[in-house]
Amino acid sequence: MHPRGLAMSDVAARAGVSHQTVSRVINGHPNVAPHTRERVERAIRELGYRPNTAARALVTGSTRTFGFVAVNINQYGPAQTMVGLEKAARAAGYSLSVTVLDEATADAMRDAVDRLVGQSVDAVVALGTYDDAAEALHEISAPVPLVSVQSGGSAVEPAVGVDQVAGARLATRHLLDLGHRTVHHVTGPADSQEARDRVAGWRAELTAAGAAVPEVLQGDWTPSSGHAAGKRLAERVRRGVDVTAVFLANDQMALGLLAAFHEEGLEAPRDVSVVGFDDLPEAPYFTPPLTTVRQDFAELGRRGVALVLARLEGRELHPDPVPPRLFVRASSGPAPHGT
Amino acid sequence: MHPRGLAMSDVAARAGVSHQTVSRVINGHPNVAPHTRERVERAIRELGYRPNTAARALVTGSTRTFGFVAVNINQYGPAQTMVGLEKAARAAGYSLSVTVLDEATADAMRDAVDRLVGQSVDAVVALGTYDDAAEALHEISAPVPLVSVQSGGSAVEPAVGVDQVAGARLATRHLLDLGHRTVHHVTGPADSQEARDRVAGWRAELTAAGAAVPEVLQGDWTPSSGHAAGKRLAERVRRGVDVTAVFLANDQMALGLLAAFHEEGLEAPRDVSVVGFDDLPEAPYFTPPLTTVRQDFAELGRRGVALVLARLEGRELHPDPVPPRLFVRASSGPAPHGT
DNA sequence: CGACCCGATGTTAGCGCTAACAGGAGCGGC
DNA sequence: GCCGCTCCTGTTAGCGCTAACATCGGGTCG
Repeated sequence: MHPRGLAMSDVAARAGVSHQTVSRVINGHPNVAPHTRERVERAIRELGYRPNTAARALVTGSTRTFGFVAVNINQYGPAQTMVGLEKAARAAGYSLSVTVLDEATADAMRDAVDRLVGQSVDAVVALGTYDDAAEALHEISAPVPLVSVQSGGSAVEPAVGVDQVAGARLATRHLLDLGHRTVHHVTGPADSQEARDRVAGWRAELTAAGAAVPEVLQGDWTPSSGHAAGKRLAERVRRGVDVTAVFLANDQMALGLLAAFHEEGLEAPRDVSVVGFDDLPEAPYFTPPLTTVRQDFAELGRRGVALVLARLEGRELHPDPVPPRLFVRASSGPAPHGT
Repeated sequence: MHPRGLAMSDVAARAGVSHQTVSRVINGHPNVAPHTRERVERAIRELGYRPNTAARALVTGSTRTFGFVAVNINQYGPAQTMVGLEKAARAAGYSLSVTVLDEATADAMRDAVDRLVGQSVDAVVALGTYDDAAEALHEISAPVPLVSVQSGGSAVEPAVGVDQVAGARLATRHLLDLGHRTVHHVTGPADSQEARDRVAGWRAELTAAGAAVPEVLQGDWTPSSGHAAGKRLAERVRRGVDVTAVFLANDQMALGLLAAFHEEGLEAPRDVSVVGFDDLPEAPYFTPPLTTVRQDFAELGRRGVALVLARLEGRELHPDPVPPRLFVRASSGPAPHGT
């Protein structure tokens, strides 16, 4: 198709040295005379030479590429995680090969990892939020390091994540501090470790405060499920149940819930306080602006890459979970007086 | 680190043939006796052999990888486009190496393409929404095909995109059909071709209908800029200007605008009808549910990959733009009677 | 029945690079 | 003044694979 690009020998010829000297210059080896190095560098520049990665990978056994696998990469969290990883990887001289899972099953995960390994990536980073997929990760014996990101605490393989439990506690405590007697919770899909961790944090905080632990409402991350949960909660309110505060496992569901409340004539924070999780860029513009918990995805990416690099060097590394932060906005306020 | 994996010769030894025969089986060449083929396949399975991509790339000159460059990949559109491309590429036996631009400048674009080319990708797909970046694409003489996606009509290099003009006309016509005398518009960043195409479509439809073309309000895709535009429009309404319908260049800004209207006591569609662009998963749960234009990103990905493959084979191909669709929800309604 | 052909397989030569070793020039020490 | 050391550079041998050519056996055809 194209004239097979330049080779090292072309540069060598131009600089009047052997191709090995060119290789030494490129790889920054010591013991090259400054004068020679300069000549070689000039030849490289003049020719616009670029080393062939395939040849280099063949001999070194490293492609300097990480694979990244995720489900729902179009959602805010996963997308941000990918961006964070890409930046961190780039900074470390690696690139990211991305694969999207069509469904969060063990088979799909195995396939994806397989494909990446087939591409000879140096390591695989998987977003291990879903049980099936995470389980597959444990079984897979890839010939390369396999680390998981955001898979919750109980991971068998090396992992980093944002501290979901702490985040949920932050949200719950905030509502309790406002004087609410208890806090209701809308969770994510049952097979999501992240969702379960948020439930755990919420429950722990309620228990620690001696508050009642209401029944959890099931959601699935979608605004539509939040809407359904909102309808159910509104019904409880109508029946006189003490519902003054809701914490939802993500912002999208919070949006759905706010819409449902609005339809039912309930307003936040007047009637019910609402807190989400993620801090979508849209959250400050919800009606009302949403109080929520933000995760630091850039930091997550950095720690993920640090973990991979450690594994690559055979070092053990047990990174701390990334701490989340609460952003208080108008959707949460003091408990209504009459309660 | 790991025992250097299996090589073709190991399989060959086990199957009792030459490594070349193994190669033939793997690459599906004809002229291999069925019996031999089967024995080789068994050996491959038993050993769990996987061909070394680097070696293959070295000799064939193809890595079977596309590079993808984008700014704002964390936004809905770009993320969806990436997902669409990845699926289509995967279906064609290619993988995607992703790079995120920190800023939409020509330099950043050049760097990114350079890095990808340095990785020996077979082709580069760039999200060419921003002028600077798109301009860089024209100048870059990459040694591989370079196609752009979503870069508007005027592209010099091969490109596919959703028909932004048609989408904007759809939205505008919808509002005119509802009886609005004219439609106001909040645009995206000035250096975005997509944004300008939407302006063009809006203007064309107004002109065709003989409606007045109001001054465009400047936005930058963010909810915050939509909020600001909402404030400005509310002010106009207060001054008695005829503002009964607004079309915004994306849903995020529409959200901001709805929030601002709400603060000002204006409600959609009672006072003003609002239409967005993108159809975020959240859009049906805005208050009120948002009428908007949806782009088919899966189709965009497919056509993008088809375009790349065509270039790779030296074929010319001028794919049609992908048609968008209007989704009518509660945020748009008939013009108020009193006007 | 010998020339020919074709399908199935093996052999050889590189793809462009790095690692390991070889060699040669310069220099200090005794 | 010769040994041995340190730099610098060149030579050689693969990494694992595919393409091109060589080979060989068996069938076809005149």
